[in-house]
Amino acid sequence: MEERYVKEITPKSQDFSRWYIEVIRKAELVDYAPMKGMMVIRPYGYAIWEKIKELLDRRLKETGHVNAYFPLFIPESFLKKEAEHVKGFAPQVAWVTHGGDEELEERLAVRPTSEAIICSMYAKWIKSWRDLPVLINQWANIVRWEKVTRPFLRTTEFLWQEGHTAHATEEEAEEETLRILSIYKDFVENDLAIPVIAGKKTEREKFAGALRTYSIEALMADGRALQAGTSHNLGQHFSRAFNIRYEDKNQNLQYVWQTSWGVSTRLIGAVIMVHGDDSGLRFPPRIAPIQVVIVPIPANEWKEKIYKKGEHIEKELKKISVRAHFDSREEYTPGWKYSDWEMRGVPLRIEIGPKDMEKKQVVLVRRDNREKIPVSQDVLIEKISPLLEEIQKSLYNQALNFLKENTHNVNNYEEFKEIIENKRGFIKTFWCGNQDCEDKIKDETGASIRVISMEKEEKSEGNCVYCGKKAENLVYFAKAY
RNA sequence: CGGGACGUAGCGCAGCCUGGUUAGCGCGCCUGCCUUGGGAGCAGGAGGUCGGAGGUUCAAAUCCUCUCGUCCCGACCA
Repeated sequence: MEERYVKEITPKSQDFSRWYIEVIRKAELVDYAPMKGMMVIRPYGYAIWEKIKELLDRRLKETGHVNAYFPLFIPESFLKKEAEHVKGFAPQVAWVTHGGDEELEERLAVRPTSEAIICSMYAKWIKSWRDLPVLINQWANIVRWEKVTRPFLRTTEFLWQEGHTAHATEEEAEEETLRILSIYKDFVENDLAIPVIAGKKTEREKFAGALRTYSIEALMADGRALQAGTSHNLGQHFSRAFNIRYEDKNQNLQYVWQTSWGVSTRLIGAVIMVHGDDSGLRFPPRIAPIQVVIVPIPANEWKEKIYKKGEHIEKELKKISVRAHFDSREEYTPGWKYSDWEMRGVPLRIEIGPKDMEKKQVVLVRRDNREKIPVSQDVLIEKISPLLEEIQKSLYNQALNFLKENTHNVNNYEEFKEIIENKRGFIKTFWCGNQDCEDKIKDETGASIRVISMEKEEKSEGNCVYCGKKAENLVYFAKAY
């Protein structure tokens, strides 16, 4: 039995929801704002978002996307132009009705997503085939009036990125949709160390106004799935509604083919729920706000030397772009600091005490497995980066094993119900494609189809887990956040 | 939005059922001394309009009504 060092939080294994709430507040990632469903992202939490932005933005720019910024408000008439879209979002829209004391002639929606306002601009900007493709992304805030909220996972206001592209052909739009899906998958798996299942959404689950929606789905430690990113092929639904046309090489007017796609601050919730343990957070090194914390263990005659050494190590690590922090606080004992930084998820700790000074070494302690590694001070700096990469991989592998262990191949409904009830996780099975079966399974078990698999399976045909009819869709079911 | 639970110091709670001086406790916080290899010790100190608004009463943290917020379980959504 592993000794439990951090005693301030409810163990994750004991009460997952409570653990989540306690850890995000004690680690100072967020605090509740005085309005329902709203949160303050505190500096330590916002640092994660900044890393996510930096790493994903780089990938988007590498693939030709550029950033822009569109207005927060959307005139009601614009929002109403695409019928399915407005129907999907109407219940969640916050409205501005007054400017000062004066009532507005037309209500303004606080954007629940920006298709409407962006498409209205694209209609002005796009005239010729030479203008295409348009590959614009924006980092923005969004408001959706939610009934049930949880910090990071579902809040009334949240931060995200939303890409909106326009293309000459349907093929190009589909290519873009899938390219983004693979960028998301690559980013989430490599930088956030979270393995995901990528696939297509069913009609029931797709984005309001999309032709097709794809998503990546991650499995949380409590066995529920979390949609971690979505990419939509909008077809010509919006270009027809907003009249976005270009003249092609043959001088024919054509409607553009569009995509939109996004990931949000919800990803932070995923990182917490996938990697966290009984002692608190465990951040993957690539996004950890602090990657290495240096804790001195002062003893009277050594104190000055130890502090100097600690500061020196911090400086050297920063030189090689390691996010290092020397914890010079004198009011806390080393043991207290260990627990504190473990709760806050710092991937690697360096301890320096009198015994280490005598041996000209330090002790490294990994957050992922708590392994203690004595290292000579001479070679310390060069050891750090490879070790951080190893921790990154180790966290990914732990999450991957969990995903594998909790993905159940099932082909009868009784077993399906039993697993959803007791074990949760993903259920991989066949579905006939009929929405009745999908609805009934949802009603009876609470599980929904997260995605239709895109893997090239040998066995591409089976029987629907619900009705038993011939089925071609291999799908992943789960209870979802 | 339905069902349940809860709101008392920064955090965790007791007090409420059965109304009655100055509302307690642990941790944290501040000052000083002393300590520091897994959440140290001693001494002193600060901190509360009991979520908010009404009402009942001579008197309300306590009883009643409304309201705001949080958590859990469902239905809806990133």
